[in-house]
Amino acid sequence: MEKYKQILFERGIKPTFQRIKILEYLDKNHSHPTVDMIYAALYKKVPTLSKTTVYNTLDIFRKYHLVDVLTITESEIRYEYIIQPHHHFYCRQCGKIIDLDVTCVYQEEMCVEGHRIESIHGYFKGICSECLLKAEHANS
Amino acid sequence: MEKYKQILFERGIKPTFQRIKILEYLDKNHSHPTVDMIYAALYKKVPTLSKTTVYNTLDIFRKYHLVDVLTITESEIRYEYIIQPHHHFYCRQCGKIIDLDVTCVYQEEMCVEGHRIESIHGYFKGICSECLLKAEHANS
DNA sequence: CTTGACTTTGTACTTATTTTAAATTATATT
DNA sequence: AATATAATTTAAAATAAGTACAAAGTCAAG
Repeated sequence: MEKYKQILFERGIKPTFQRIKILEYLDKNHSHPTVDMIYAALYKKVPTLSKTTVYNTLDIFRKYHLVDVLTITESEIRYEYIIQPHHHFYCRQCGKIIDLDVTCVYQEEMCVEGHRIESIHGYFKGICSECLLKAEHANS
Repeated sequence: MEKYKQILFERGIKPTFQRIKILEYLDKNHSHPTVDMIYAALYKKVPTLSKTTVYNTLDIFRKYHLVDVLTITESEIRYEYIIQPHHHFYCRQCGKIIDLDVTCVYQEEMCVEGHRIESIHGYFKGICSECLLKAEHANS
């Protein structure tokens, strides 16, 4: 708790109980959760929590570059605690989103074709290694 | 019209009037339109058109790899006629989505970190060259 | 023609997100 | 400590995007 209180305080975000809890959740769960996932998980411990608060808090966190928004899927918006820039892999079999340790050539550049780059999102889709292995076993 | 009828026929999609019109629109407007944009534009010429038809048609086109879905923005789903793989730039100033002529190192590879790649989407965000120029002029 | 499969249409429904306003909590002032 | 002020949280209502489904329309094959 103290750790997250500190992080919020340093960024100039008033460290309320709800905000601390949401930040803690994001730090401890690198599952790229949706608003609902965060809400459902925290509601158990904080039954007064409102979904609006989750929306508001994530908006604030985003404004202060504490979280990033992933639109890798068409139907969901997912959030992640920013640690360092990386790309993502979405497995259409199991639905998991996996952090990739690849960086783009343009990650260090400021520009592409005259446009000023402020952020880059690389979304890879396909079948993850785990699901590939399972399929292999099934065929032998 | 004949051109699009042909394209649909070749892919095994029954070339109905609505489908031809939607495909024609996508080919002639590389603006990465939303469902609403497509609907609004075509409604003028085809007043009986239903929005459900636009959704259905785009789903079919996607299944047959005629169109690709962009989730570069959080609030909108945008569609584009597939010509060749490329990445996209979103300008937060003017809202335009610009095709980039850059290809990823992994574009030719089949794999990243053991996962099988089926598609790659590279989303760059920032300020486009046009808006940068405008801002420069304003400051001089 | 008539049949049957497919397509289109419009309405109703579901669900995610935003808005709004009241209630609560925290902070500052006297 | 009491009161005023501001910020935050909450719940409910409004909005909007997308989906499901049944009815009507289209069209080619027999």
